[in-house]
Amino acid sequence: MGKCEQCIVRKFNSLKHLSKEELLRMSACKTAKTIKKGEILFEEGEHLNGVFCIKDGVCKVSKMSENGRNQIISLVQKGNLIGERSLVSDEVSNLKAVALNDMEICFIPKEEIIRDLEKNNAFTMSVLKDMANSLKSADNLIVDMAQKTVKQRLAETLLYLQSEFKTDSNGNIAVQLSREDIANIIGTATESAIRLLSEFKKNKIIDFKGKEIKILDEAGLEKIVHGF
Amino acid sequence: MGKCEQCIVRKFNSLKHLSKEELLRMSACKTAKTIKKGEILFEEGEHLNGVFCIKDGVCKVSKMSENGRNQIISLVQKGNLIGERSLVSDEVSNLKAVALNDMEICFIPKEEIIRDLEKNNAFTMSVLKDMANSLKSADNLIVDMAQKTVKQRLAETLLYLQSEFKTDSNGNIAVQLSREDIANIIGTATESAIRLLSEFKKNKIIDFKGKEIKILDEAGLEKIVHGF
DNA sequence: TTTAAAATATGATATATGTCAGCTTTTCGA
DNA sequence: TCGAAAAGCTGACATATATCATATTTTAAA
Repeated sequence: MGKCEQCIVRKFNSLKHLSKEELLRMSACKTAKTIKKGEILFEEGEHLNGVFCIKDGVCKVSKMSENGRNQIISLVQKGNLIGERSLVSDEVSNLKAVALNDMEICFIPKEEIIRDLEKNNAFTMSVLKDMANSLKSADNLIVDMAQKTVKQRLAETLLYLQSEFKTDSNGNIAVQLSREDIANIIGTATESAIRLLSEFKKNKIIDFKGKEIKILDEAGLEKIVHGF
Repeated sequence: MGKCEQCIVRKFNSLKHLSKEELLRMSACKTAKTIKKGEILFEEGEHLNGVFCIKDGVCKVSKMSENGRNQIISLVQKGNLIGERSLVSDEVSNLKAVALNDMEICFIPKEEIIRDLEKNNAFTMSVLKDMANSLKSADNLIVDMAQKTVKQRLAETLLYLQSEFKTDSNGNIAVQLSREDIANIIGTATESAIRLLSEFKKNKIIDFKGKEIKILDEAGLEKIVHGF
């Protein structure tokens, strides 16, 4: 089993603040897992007994609305921790996480994290900062959802996806989402997302073949985001 | 000037975890202020040099969207702290706060809070828990904004306002909001909010005279929230 | 490879909501 | 107390988006 103290992924999240000693203890109690595309990391209402440290892959984090539609709240990729919120507030998860592609993750039991949070203030402060950033993003998303049109949100989402996941060797956005996933990110009907994607393609703002999407006119997308 | 260690308000927020000694130091450096209805606590883009502890009154916390409309993210009332997020992540505020009625607040300088966060782990953990709760609420709001109709959101907001602010001696919701504020909470045009309020009134679900709103049929509102 | 199921695409239509315009009522400062 | 400004209200209309129906393409399983 890999050792946390040698794991490069840790450098990218709050775990970087743990001491050598804490990392050794974590190594001893963590569980490494492979999660296949489409598999569930955790469900809404499930009690999380720890946090996940994502070594590779991407998952979508979503919540079911009462009308039966799924809203994707965020995409979380390698280097990040997931599950701290439920753990900190000691509640069942309000969100569901599903792998978008094959993932490598480490599961760190709750007791270990709580122990570190209580002993290591730098670690706690780092988690606090992460959460403050998440909260800021969430506030922005609330405003977008409430005030922007579906077209603006789609344009914004495409730009976000490219900046977050970069492009592959062909210039396509390096994450594969179904049309339904895209619709669930921007909070619209799948048909509406498809229609707007087609419109963007027709207007030479993007190009796509199946799930491979390429941004042709970044400035054009920016314009749409800002309402022109 | 009042003393923090004798202040009842402190019992309701994270400051309750501070030691006697920390409270004495805080007393010495805090500033008590009166903020009149309509006055601004802080602006979007402003650098906050501390946090506000609300002794009395309510403020609306909002963010301007690019299309020029204001979205109210939350209402914060007595007993709560405000401004921790910007302080923790050491950024300018992404939100604006305006007094909805006359307020009594204490301003606690940044250095003092940071010092306590770094020294007092129980305090940090408490702020972390608060932020985790805010994040959960924000997630729920994202889903509501993306997936619920304006009518559902209005019904939900009315129920929320009553549960958060209770009722006065006449049974009216004990917070006064303009129609525009209500519209800015649910993320719709003022006219739409007015129209739906009238509809609810016509259907005997609520009653109102000006800004005094009374819920007549709570179950009816619940039904609307859930999509019936 | 074949076939069924899922995903994608597009048109027609309904509807919720925004926008604009005009009017009335309330609020508030001089 | 008066008068202007703001807030509240309502109608007419425009439009973005959802919904439903159906066709086509892709994917995955047998």
